[in-house]
Order: sequence, then C-alpha cells, then structure tokens
Amino acid sequence: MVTIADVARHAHVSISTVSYVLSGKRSISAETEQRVRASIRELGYRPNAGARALASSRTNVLALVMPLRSDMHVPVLMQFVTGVVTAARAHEHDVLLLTQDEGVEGLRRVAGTAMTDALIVMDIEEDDPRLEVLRRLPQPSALIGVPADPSGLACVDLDFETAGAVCVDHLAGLGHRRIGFIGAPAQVYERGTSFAWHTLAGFRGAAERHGAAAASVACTPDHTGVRRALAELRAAGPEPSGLVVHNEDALPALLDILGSDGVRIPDDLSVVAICSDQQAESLPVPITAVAIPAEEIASSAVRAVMRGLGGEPRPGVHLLRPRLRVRASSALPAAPPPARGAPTS
Amino acid sequence: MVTIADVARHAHVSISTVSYVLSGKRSISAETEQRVRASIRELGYRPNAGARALASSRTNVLALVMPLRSDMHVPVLMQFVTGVVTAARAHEHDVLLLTQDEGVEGLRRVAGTAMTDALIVMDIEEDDPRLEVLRRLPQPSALIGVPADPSGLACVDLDFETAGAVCVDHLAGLGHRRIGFIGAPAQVYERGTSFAWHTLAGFRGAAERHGAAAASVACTPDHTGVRRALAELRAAGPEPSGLVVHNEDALPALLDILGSDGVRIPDDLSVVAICSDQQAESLPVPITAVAIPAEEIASSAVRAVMRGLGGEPRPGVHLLRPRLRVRASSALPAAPPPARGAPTS
DNA sequence: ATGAAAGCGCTAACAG
DNA sequence: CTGTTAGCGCTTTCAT
Repeated sequence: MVTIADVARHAHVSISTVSYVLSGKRSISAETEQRVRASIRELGYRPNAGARALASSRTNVLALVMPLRSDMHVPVLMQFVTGVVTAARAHEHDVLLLTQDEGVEGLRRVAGTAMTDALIVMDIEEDDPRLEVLRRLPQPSALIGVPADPSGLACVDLDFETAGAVCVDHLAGLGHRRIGFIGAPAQVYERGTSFAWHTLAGFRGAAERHGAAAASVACTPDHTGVRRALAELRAAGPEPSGLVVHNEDALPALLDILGSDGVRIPDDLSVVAICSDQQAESLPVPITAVAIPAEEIASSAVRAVMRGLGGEPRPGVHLLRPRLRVRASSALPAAPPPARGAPTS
Repeated sequence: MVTIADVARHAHVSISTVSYVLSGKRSISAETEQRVRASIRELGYRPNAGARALASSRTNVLALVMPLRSDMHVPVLMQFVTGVVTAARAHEHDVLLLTQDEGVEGLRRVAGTAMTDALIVMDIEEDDPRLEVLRRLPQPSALIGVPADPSGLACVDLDFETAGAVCVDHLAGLGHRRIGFIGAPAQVYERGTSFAWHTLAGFRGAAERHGAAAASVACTPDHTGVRRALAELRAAGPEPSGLVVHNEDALPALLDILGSDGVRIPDDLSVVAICSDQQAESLPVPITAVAIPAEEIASSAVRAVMRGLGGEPRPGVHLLRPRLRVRASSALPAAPPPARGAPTS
C-alpha cells in the first residue's frame, strides 16, 4: 500500500508538503507541486480514508436514511436516493445508506461512531421520534419531508399543500364544481405521513375557496381498492366531474377501471394527479399532473447539510414550488354549470 | 467525545482490556467485563470508526454499486438495495452506495482509499469493463448478475436461462405449440445485459426441445411499444396461443391492450411472466410467473463477500433455482392440437 | 515556502 | 487474565 510517506520520499519533500498539496491549505511553489503530483500519479497514491477521518474529524461521508416500505411510489423514492448520491458526489462526499428500520438507534450509531459528517432522513412522519435525536446530534442533518414541528431542523420538500391546491385551481378554472380526491392508502394517513396530510389540506382549502363540492377517500393501488374508492366517492356526494389523484400507484388501475366502465377522459371526467412525469406520460391518457421534483429536493437537502458543515447551519423549511403540467386528461366539464351573475355574451 | 481511554479510566482497567471486551478476542474475567460494560453504558461510549479502520484495516463497510437507470423493474432494483443493506447489517456492516456512472474509477476510489472491506456490483453486463478491476482488487467482491467470463469472480443471480425454459415448459405442458416471447427494450439486449440474453436463450432452447414454434421480440413498456411488439410477433409467424413476458414494466400495458382488443386471458391467450410476485398479483388477471428472489440474491451476495473477508474467497457462479407460481393467466390452449400418437381415451 | 513532530482513537503484538 | 506500547496514515500546529 502506498502511503503519504512513500510519496514524500519519492518527491523529496516532507510529508506535510504532500498533505498540503492535496488540501491546498497553504501555498506551494509551482515546481514542488508539480513534483509531488507527479509522484502521486506515478505511485498511484490514494489517501487512506480512515486515517484522514481520524486526523481531521471529517469522513466525507453522509448518511442517508431510506424507508424500507415507502409511502411513496418506489421509482420516485429511487430518484431521491440516486439524487442524493449524485449531489453528494458533486460535493466530494460518499453516501452511507441506512434503512428506516434501524430507527433512532441507527442514527445514534452512525453519528456516534463518527462514520458520517451529516445525515439526510427521508419519509418523515408528523411526529417522528428521530427528530429529537437529530436536533441533538453534533452533525448537521436535513429532512426530506416536513414534520409537525420542524423547529431547529432543516427540511426540504415539495410544497404539497400548494400542490393539492394547484390541482383544484386547475380544475376549478376549467369550470369543475364537483371534485373528488383519491389519496394514499388509509395507513399512510394513520401513520401521520406529512406529505399526505398536507396535500389533502391543500385540496380541501382550495375546494372551499372555489366553493366546489369536495369529497376525499383513501385508496389502495389494486383494482379492488380503486373500485371501492370510486364507490365511496359517489356515496359521499354528487358525482364528481373532476378527480385529483394523489396515489401514483393507483393510477393504472384507475384508468383501467374508468376505461372499462365507459368513462371517457377527459370528456366525462377530468383527472389531475400528483405523480412523476414518467407515470403521467406512460398511461393510456397522458395525465395533467404536478410532478415531484425528486432530484431537486435531493440536491437541496445535500446543499443544506453542506451549509451545515460549512458552519452556517440555517435550519428552516424549504418548500419547492409545485408546477402543474397540463396534459390530455383535463378539460372543461361535460355540462358546465350556468354562469351565475356572469355577463351574458 | 468519549474515548476508549475514558472508559478504561472509569472502569479502572487498561485500554486494551476495554478493546478486548468489545472484540471478544481474548478472555476477560466476568467481573472485569461487567465493570467495563457498565462504564461503556454509563459514559455512552462508541468506538470511533475511523480510528478502528486505521488500526485494524477493517472498515465494516461494504460498497454497493447500483445502476442509475436500471434494465430491471425499479421496485425489484430497490429490493436488491434494501436486501443488501439488511443482510449487511446482519453481518455488522454498513453499506456505501455508489452509482454505476462512477464506473471503474468509482471502484478504484472506494477500494483504493480503503473506505470499504468488500464490494457488491449490480447490473453486470456480458463484457463489463469493471470486471478486470474487481479481479485485481485486494478486497473481495460479488456480482449480482453473471458476465460472459465469470472466472475469478463470485457471481449470484437467478438462473434466468432456466427461468425462461421453465416458462416454456409450463406452457408446452399445457399443450401450447405456438409461443411468443416479449422481452426487454432493444437497448437492453444491445448493451449485452446478461440476464436478458440468458432468459432468451432459455426460452429458445426449451421451445426447440418441445418442438414449439417460437418467436421473440424486444419491447418498450409503453402502449405504443407493446402494440408494436404484438404486431411484430404476429408478423413473425403463426398467432401464438401462449406468451412469455420478460418485461415487468410492459405487463400493465400488455394486459390493457389485450383486454381492449377483446383477447381473454387465459381463454384466448395464456400469459406467463418473469416478474415480481407483487406485480403478478396486482394486475387485473393474476399472472403465472417466475419471481425474481431479490432478497435471496442480495443476501447470497453479501454472504459471498463475507466469506471472502473470512479468507475463503470461493469465487464461482451461484444460480438460484427459478420457481414458477401458477396463477390465473395460464391454461390449456383454446383449440388444443390433436394428440399425435397418444393413446386414445 | 517548507519541514518536524505531536497527536487523532484504536488494535494487536508483546510482556507479564 | 491483564497491562504497556508501538504503530495504523494522515492533518495540523509550531518552527524556521
């Protein structure tokens, strides 16, 4: 194994000079630097990570805690993970992957053994037991998701509340007055998953603002679940002319069922979703949707912890603005309600 | 920060005693051990990972190289990743996650800086440039997937060749004599992805053995791609009565299209797939399928590198036996061919 | 602009 | 059964 001492000897300089060439923390004469770099290349030297970590208290590793069974669509989860890895690499960091099931102890372990410089935690629940641990850790951290009390923590997420509202705004703007919401499976809400509740809140608030009749149901992604959800929606009030779907996995079954029931999209029913662009565009009818900007969220979270490592912790909630992309699944309602008090044309 | 010296002082023993209590590498009197453990707990001591790595040349970390854009179904990829993390944790190891795009240099980096004790590489291509690097690395490694020349490497995978054959066997056993194969997108084959070719080879071999007419087509997972694939299949020969699908992502569109074309499954067409159980069971018709045992493969790969760390490198190819699960999508062909030379009943 | 040397916290001989 | 100590390879003062 080639050590820094080998390089120093080979380049006829001291060990510290080699170290400083690598870190750039003090000026080196051009000539010396050339010689050192040549030796490094020639010998194929790579600094030992453990020794570095021990001497500098910096590992250049950040930990990412990933859910085992996700409340979100798995491909989107994957995008978060690869997004974090890619962003971390751009900051000269590697990523240590932990799973949710290690819980609080997992955080304590990697932080306490100094395996990591910082932590990023996904799939945050409203009242997550890990929050208190993160607040007390010496390492900076960032959450992907926003808990009930984000004080003292850096959080990044899509603004799901606005996302829910934007979907309603779009439908209401087209003239829809009866709007249904098809959400995640019931357990997701029971668990207090933050983004699910925020979306629902945004949906309800916007529906109220627009004076639209709104009903919402939970939904499992299989055919049976979707049928049940649609039935519940009908039972809850007047037949909706527009649907907001916050359940990416249920979309294929939903379109399948509507199709075989003879419901045409968007002629008979408009559908707006919160889902990946990929999903929105691979379905039989391209779906008007707010996408989840996973890469952006991931890189923003990495930036947050990097700032923390740089000494400017700046906790706070950073919400990304939702962007609705209009596709073929939304249009004017079949029988637009008479314009009340509108100027006659 | 609490160090081993603090613990030693607190327990009135030497540093080495604390170290040995933790490692169990020499016998300690029960009384001393109790005292040391009590001090560890009381002080909340956690050994510093960097110091450990430096002194012992063991990081207790293994690197996992994950594809960025996978040839496989993303949820299955995810299962591999979580499977590796879970198995690694069971062996007291953490997982450093790298992405494919770091290529050969990524392997050299984590291995050369001694960040990791071992490596697991996914999504291996027939002639992967990383293989030569892995063979030369001092750290043990395991591949998930089997390249053209696996010599000197530990490889784990489902036996895709047999999987392809098993699907044909099942259909042929039911009496099907015209069998189509719907595969992955064309680029997957062009790229030389090993499991795709192996499956196809198994399919072809078995069809030949059974004397069945067989045609195969590549397929993208969208509706257009599936329609095109079906058309190609028809153009290639007689209308198949059975289909083997090795493209999990295309299954929903396939069933959708067949459904709207009035093709009933399994009455008019039997469908057998190689896909996750989850997918097989969430479609409108439960699909007879060979599942990819991702967790098993992952834990087998972890076991392989752990053996390597234990000094018994044992390279070689370990193929898991495919298991076909019969569901509703396969049945006797509509018009069974007359039994030639079979005893009349 | 460069060098010498004191640690960083731990493991594992070596010595009883 | 336990203690002493020499490194592991690097970063970072402190000197010059």
